[in-house]
Parts: sequence; structure tokens; C-alpha cells
Amino acid sequence: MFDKVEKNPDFAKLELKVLEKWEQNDIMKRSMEQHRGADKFTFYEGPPTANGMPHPGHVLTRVMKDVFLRYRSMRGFDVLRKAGWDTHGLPVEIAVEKELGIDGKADIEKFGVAEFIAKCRESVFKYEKEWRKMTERVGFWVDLDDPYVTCQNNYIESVWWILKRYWDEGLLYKGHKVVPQCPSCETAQSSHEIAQGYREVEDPSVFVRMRVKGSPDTSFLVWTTTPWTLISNVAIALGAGLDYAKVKYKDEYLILAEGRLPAVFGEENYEVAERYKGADLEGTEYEPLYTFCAPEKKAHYAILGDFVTIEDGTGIVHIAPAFGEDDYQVGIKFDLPFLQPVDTKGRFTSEVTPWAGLFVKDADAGIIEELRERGILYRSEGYVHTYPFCWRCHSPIVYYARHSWFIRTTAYKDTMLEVNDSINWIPEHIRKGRMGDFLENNIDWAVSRDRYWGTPLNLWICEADESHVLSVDSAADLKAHALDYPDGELDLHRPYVDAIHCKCPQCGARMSRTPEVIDCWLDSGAMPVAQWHYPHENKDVFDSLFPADFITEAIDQTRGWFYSLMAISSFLFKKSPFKSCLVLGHVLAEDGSKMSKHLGNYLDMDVVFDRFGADAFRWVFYRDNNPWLPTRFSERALEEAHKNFFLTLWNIYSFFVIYANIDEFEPAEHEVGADALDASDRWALSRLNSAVALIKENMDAFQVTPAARAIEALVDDISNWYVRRCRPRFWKSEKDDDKWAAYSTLREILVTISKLLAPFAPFTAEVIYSNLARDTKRDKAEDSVHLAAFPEPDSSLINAGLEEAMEFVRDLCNEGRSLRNKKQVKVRQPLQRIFIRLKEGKLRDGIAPLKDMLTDELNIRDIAFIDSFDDLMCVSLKPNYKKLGPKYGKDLKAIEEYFKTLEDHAGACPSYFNDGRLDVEIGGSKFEFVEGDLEQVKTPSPDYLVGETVALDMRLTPELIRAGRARELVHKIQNLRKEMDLDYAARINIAYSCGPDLNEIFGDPALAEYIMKETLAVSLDCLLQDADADAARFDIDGVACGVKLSVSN
RNA sequence: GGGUGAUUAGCUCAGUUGGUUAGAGCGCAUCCCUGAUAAGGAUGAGGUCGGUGGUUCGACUCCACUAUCACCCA
Repeated sequence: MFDKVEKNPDFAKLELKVLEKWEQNDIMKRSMEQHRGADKFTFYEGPPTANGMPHPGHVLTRVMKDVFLRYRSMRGFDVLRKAGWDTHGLPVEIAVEKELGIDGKADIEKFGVAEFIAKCRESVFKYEKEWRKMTERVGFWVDLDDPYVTCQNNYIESVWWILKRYWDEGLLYKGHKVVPQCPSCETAQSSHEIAQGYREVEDPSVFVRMRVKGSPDTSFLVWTTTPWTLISNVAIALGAGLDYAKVKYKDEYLILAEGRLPAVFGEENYEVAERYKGADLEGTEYEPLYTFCAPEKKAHYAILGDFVTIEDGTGIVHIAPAFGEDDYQVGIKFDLPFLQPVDTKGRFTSEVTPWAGLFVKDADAGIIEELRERGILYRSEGYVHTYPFCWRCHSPIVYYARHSWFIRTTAYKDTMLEVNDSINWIPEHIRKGRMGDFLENNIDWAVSRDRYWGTPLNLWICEADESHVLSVDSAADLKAHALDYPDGELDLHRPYVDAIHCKCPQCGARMSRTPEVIDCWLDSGAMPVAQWHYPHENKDVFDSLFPADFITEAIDQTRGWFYSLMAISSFLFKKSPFKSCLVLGHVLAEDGSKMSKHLGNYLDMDVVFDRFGADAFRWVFYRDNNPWLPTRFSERALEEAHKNFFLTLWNIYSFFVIYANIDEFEPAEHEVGADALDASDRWALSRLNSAVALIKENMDAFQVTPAARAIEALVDDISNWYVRRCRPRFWKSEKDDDKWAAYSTLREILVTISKLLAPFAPFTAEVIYSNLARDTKRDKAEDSVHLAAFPEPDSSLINAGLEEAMEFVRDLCNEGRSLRNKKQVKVRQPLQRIFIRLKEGKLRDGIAPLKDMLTDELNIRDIAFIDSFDDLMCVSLKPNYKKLGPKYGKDLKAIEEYFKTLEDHAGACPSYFNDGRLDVEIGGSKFEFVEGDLEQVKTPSPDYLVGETVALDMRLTPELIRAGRARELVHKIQNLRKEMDLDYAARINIAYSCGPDLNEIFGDPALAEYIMKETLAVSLDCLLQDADADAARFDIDGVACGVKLSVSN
């Protein structure tokens, strides 16, 4: 016996029970341990941060990880599911600042760094409980009890080891990074801070002359909106392919982009003297504007840059590497000097004598005036643009180069490109697109942060000579060099690590740590090694689990985690840290907008879990849309998944259990041989195994959506064809091999579907499997579907010809139904014959074993195969207007009418068909028609309904009519049973009364037996009194009829 | 401003290397079936495949431009 199945289950409740079962039986651990030592399928968890609430987007990544891990696990791979948490970084600090009601680095120092760090550590796991709850509820199996955590000492030591490797290779260096800086708060701002402070303002814009060296009457005309940066000018940039002109203007020559001439000169007179491409001018030197700072390298010449446009200005861009990101990169590329006569408060330093101590933007007016006096200024005007301001104090932001530590990723860019080529990106366009493009334009990785809560940079600088630098790779290494290492274990965070001083290995002087912490992306990118405390421990573990076979995260990680993983592993191991990467699109709100806490435009996850369950939640992500596309997430999608897929599957399951229990079907006891299977069983098993092959193939290629859709299509076919067609086999009274074949087949299908479904909808699959799985010759029942093996396609059961024939039969049924539908002939009315026109003969043999399905489905007695439907058509005649018009003129109307009303053209006008001549009398006049006067038109005979491939014989014999009425009666009586809420198996007595035409039905022994059998009646008698008020009265083809049912004891 | 992706029925999506009449599901309308029954099935309506231009005997498909949306980066 199988457990009774609820008709309309609460999936959420079932899932909670499944969770309990997993917990009690330790299923997750057992599934992980089951294949220990087998081939590994290695997965790396991209660490989420647990200092924010999870939302549906996080569910997507978690279930996408889960489906492949479960799949590989069932395929027999050894799958390790180590969780991880990303814990460091600015967002954590900001959240703590907010919580403490403090703001900025000064406040943090005042509050106390040690106390602040403690708060950060605490806050990191603020939402760990919610994350754990979501993770467990959604069925993501990951080992949350043994995660890697980026802020633990062991982890930091591994990161230090990586940094030391970079240092030893000479790839870690100190440089400058241009950052937006608030001159008043004296801190750099992050991009999201900048984004909220843009305002439209008017700034001065100036056109200045840069005089070409050696030709005092010729100048480059340069435009800028930040006159104060001209003091630090070291070069000018031109577009290589842009057109430039030297124009004569008054008594001098000016060089600028030809396309800007009208905009710059307007109505004024000028003459083009010479034309160049930007490339022709490369290297041209010019006189420096200022000499406050002496450049230590070659400067003041024209270079080429692809960022130069002719949209505004003069097509010549002034370059000051200290004050712009583009400028800085150009400076690196051309090895230009770096002039920064500005302090961190945005004031000119003492060497800029006229404006020393003045805030740079306040110096603009004076600078312009001075340039005018020297005749350098060509023009100055106001320029309206958006400019960032500090969101705290509203001071104008200044772009400013700060000291920063860099990893020279550009040194091994080619390795990264090779690594990128070796990765199986899904979708593929990431390789050449987003990631490839990013790598091609790779710049050195700025890894240091002037903050507190992060992995401290492991560099100690000699106080006697700052070129003496010590890099350590572990606490022990540090201790070995330290002068003041404390007893016991040291927390490797600031401020504790700042307090350690070392002895310089080169000169013996004291060394102090450089104060920076590092970018938390370096933490997460280090996880392949750091999660194992490699190389300090677990070398063999690491070796066996590198690289990962598979990772998946959302697309924003392209430049985040995917990059940091690749950058680090390309350096350390010269190979990719992962083989396949599924890049997920974002989850959007129902209207296609971004989900945001602020707008509250997404469904509460607990509500989703309670109303639809985790499986529906998961299914929507797998089935609706390929995972790399943005997915709109809506209640409607969940409802559709629930109704369309889960309820359909549940109906099959419930149907099976109801009847299997009635018949006391026992899988092991009632196993049947292959010869007991009928055509529909063989079809269903073939269909099943074809689906298994397809699903496996897709899952192996990380194509989750085609796989999910294949399951859905399979379930639909089983429900709406196999079960639908086989119902009578289940409810017939004989317990013969045919019945057991049907039960065995359907159970086998359901158990296999539960295994196929297990990676996708682990809860529903578990419920079905737990109830239906039994030890049989073919299969063994496990404690959980997740301990079972993923189905293998059995090619001996796949019969492509049968599947094709069945497909054809289903098409024929549809066409037959369509024909009946058009003529409003109910299926209840049996018809004598169906004609099937076969274009090719091969299907005839294929459908032979399936023909009962066709006749039964369409309620038709016989099948006839014919080559052509011509015999089912009548040929009628129609006037050829073109010929008859001139011949008969206005009589044509009468002729037209005559042929229209003529019923049997062939019978009435044989001579025309035989030799093309016809004489008729119409309305008293005689007409003569010769060949071509009449057109032959084929129309279906009224006796047939003719379609493309199918035709139906519509002629009804009295016998067919009686049969139709009998079936109509059965239908009515079944409805009465339903209305009376009778048990499926209840036997009834039928009392009827009826008019004469119906008497012959009740009186016909065969029909009466048919009615009794179908309605489970034990008696059928003409006992009903006309006056009986309890009887049901209806009308069969216009004849009154009364019926009364009573339950038989 | 640059890059990437998307745009096909009212909604959510398919559409293989270019090839007859562009397909599903939901919703809608009509009908059917009814011992899976608060289910199920069929039929139908609904499309200038975002727009413009090009290549081709032929374009949803290839190319160019363009519009809108999203993401990433400046």
C-alpha cells in the first residue's frame, strides 16, 4: 500500500516535513559522504556578505548552484559543498558607522579603532540567521557549519602568502591612484557616494595657447574647465586619426581640430594654412606654461590618446596626471612626470608662489587673469556642466592622486587572456564580450584601501630607509621578524597588527607596517587557496580541489569575483581557477525594474515560501528563462509554475496512488515481463528514456532551462496522453497482467520523474519518491531520492519509430477533433469510419498497433487508409463568367442560380463530365454549354468531413444513433452520480422512464449492458413513476427521459 | 560617452547552419470530455518578429544605422 495522497496539497507544509526528514535522517551529510573518493565535481562558493538581508536575487544564485550540485551528486561525483562568507570591506564599516552614529575616519579614530573593529566583526554576521534560514528553506545544500570566513586569521595568512608572492616577484608596488576626494573631509569617496552628489554648476572654461617650441608665432590651442590643473600640465593629447588644422588668425598661427573651427572662431576671420592628422603632430614639443615644479622626466610634448574627441573644446586635451584618471593612465603609459603641488586639503603648496595656500578652485580667477596678462589666454567663458560635490559637506570634489599600492596585473595580462579563453563561459559572449573586453583594457589593480576593517597589507617599511620593505606570509613569519610580538595569539587585524614592529633584515633599523588594508575583492579572489589555509596547511586538499569544475554568480561579478579569482590564479598557477562559469542575469521586479528595498517592489520571500513553496520558487528560475537573461519575478509566474507543472505532476501521482491502493498493487509482487506491456506502455517508456537522455545531455552542458522544460514536456505527455489514454486499464475490474503492466509502467515513470526532478524541485521529488520507491528487480529504494542515482537512459527502451507514430496519431486525433468541432458533432456520437490519407506508406505500419487509440479517442468504428480524398468529394459545376458573359448576357444570372441550386451535379449533367457538352432548359430557355463554358469545382460531399489528412464519414445509421444516445445517457447518469457524491465504487440501481424512441435503447440487451457496466449499475428497470419528484429529467435528442438512481446494498 | 545583452501574440518565452503558412504556455472566446473532476482536452481569435536601410532568388535569422530597456564601466 502507498500512503494516501492529499488531493489539493499545501506544498509549503509538505516541504517543511521534508526538511524535517532530511534533518532527522542526516540526508545532506549522507549524500555528501556517499561518493567520497569518487571523481570530484568541485564547486567554489562565491562568498555572500551576511550583513544585509537576502532577497530573491540571492535565491536565484543559491538555487542555481544547488541544482548542479545535486545533479552531479546523483551522478555519482564526490561533491564538496563548503560555504563561505565575505566579511571585510567598506560597506561593513559604513554600516557600523551608521549604527554608531559616527561619520568618517576622524570619528572612528576618536571612537577607538579596536572598538570599531570589534563592532565590525560583530556586524558581519548580523543577518547570518536570515541567510541560514533562507538557504535551508530553499533547499540549498551547503555546509554552513564549516564555512570559510575571510576575516579569520588562517584566511588572512593565506592572503598574506599571496601578497608576499606578488611582492617577491616585484609585482606589488606603490603608485598613485586618482580618486575623487573631498578637500574638506580629507577623504576619498566611493563611486556610490559621488553618484549622489552631482549638481549642475557653471565653471570657468579657458582656451589657452601652448606655444610650439622654436616657432613663437605658432601655438596649440587647448581647452579646459579646470584652469588650476594647468599648473601641473605635462603633455597634450591629440586623437591619432582626427583632422587638425593650423590656421592663421590675426598675426599668429593656432593648431586645433578642424571640426572645432566653426565652434571656436564663430564669426571671426581665419584661414586654414595647413592640415594634419593627429598622428603627424605626435612628439611636437611646446613651451611649458609654468615652471613652479621642475619635471623630473621628459614633458611638454604632444601624445596620442584614443579618448580625445571633437565634441567640445579644441580636440586637444591638456594632461595633468595627478588630477584625472585618464590623465594618470596616460602618464603611466608615456612615462610622464607627475606634478602634484596640491595638498590633501586641495590647497596649492608653497612652490606655487602666487597662489600658495589657496584652495585650487578659488585660484581659478587669479590664474585666468595672470594667463590673460601673459597673452597665453585665447578666450575664457562660463561652462555649465554637472560636477560632483561632497554629500556630507557640499564642498566641490577634487580629483586627486593618492598613494596606493598596486598589483601589476598588466605584467601578466596575456596569461589572463589565455586563461579567459580556456574557460567555458555560459553564455559564451562573456568570453569575448564583457570579460574579454575588460581584460584587454586591463590596468593595474589598486589593492590598498585607507581604511580599518580589512586584511592588513603585510608590508613593514624600514624607518631608516623606506626602500627597505619586509613582506611576511604568516603570523609565524611576522613573529620571527618582530621586535614586540605579544604572547599568545595575535588578531591579524588593525590596530593590533599595527602595533608590531620588525627589525629590518637589511639594516637592522625598526620597521613599521604601512597603514593600508587591502581590497576585499582580493580576499574573495583568494578563496581557492585561502579556504584551505594553503599553503600553510592542507596542500593535498587544495591540490585535489583546484581548479573548480563549476562556479556561478550574477553578472556583476564579472569585474568582481570572477576577475579577482582569475587575476590571482593566473599569477599563482598560470591557469584558470574554474572550468565552467554560469553567469546569471539579475532578478527584476514584475514591471522589469530593478528590485530595491527602497521601492519595496518585490515579494516578501517568506510569503512566497508559505504560499507557493520553495520548489515553485526554484522552478520559476529554472524553467521560465535562461538563467543568464534578466528574469522578471512575479506572483503570476509562481502561480503558473504551481498550477501548470506541480499540480499536473501531483494529479498523476495522486491518480496512481488512489487506484494502486484500490487494486492493492505491489511493485515487486506484480512485476510483469516485457511481453505484457501494451503499445502505450512501450511508448511511455520510450518517451521517458528519450527525455532522460535529453535532460542529462543538457545538465551536463549546464543548460538548466532546456532540461527543466524537457521535464515539463514529459510530465505533460504522461498526464495528457498516457494517463488519459490508459484510465480504463486502471479502473477495469479484471486484475490481469495488462493492469499490472499499466501500474508498473506508471510507477516506474513517476519514480524516474522524481529522480529527474530531484535536483530541481528537491522537496516534491522527495515526497513522491518516498511514497513510491520500492525494491524491485530493476531498482532499489533509497532512504531519499537524493541518495538515488540519476536515471540513465535505457536505449533498449527507446523506440524512435513508435514515438514518431504516436506523435502522428496524436496529430490525427487533433485533426479529427477539429473536424467534429467545426460541424458541432459531439464525440459522444459514434461515427462509422475515419479515412486517413497517407502521403508516405511507412507510417501505416507504425500506427497499426495504435489504431485503437485513434478510434477510441475520436469514437469511431473503423479506420480506412486511402491515397486520395477525391472519392469523398463531389464535383460541381460553376459558370465560367469570362466565357459565358459575352455568350448569354443577362441570362447568366439564371444560369448561375441553376447550378447553385443543383444538388447532384454529377448525376444531373453526366454529358458534360463525359464529353464536355451539356444542353439544359432553364426557365423555359434552352442553353448549350461546350468545353470550357463551365468550371469544375471540387467540394466535400455532405456525407464526409474532409480535412488535410483525415476525413470522417458522417452518415449515421440507426444503430449509430442508438449507440450515441446510449452514451449520452451514460454521461447524464455519471453526472448524477457525481451530484449525489457517490463513492467511486458504489453500485447503483437505475429506475427510468422514457418515450418510445429511447425504449429501444433500454430494451437492447447490448446497450443496456453497456450502460450498466459504465455506470456500475446492478439493475436498470423501467420503474420510474412519471410523478416521481426526485427523478432527474432530461432530454435526449428531443425525447424526454427520467432517471432515478439509488445506491444498491 | 564606451562596452555587453535584450526587444517575436495582451503577458512569459521558443524559433536549430538564412528556405513553404513564425510556434508553445498563461489569459480570452467557443466547444468537448468527465471515475485525475475546485482537474483535463480541442478549436479559435490575437503577430507589419522595435524601426529604417542593405546583402540575397529568399531575412525573425546576416550586415549597417537607429530607438527603447537592463547591466557594467567612464
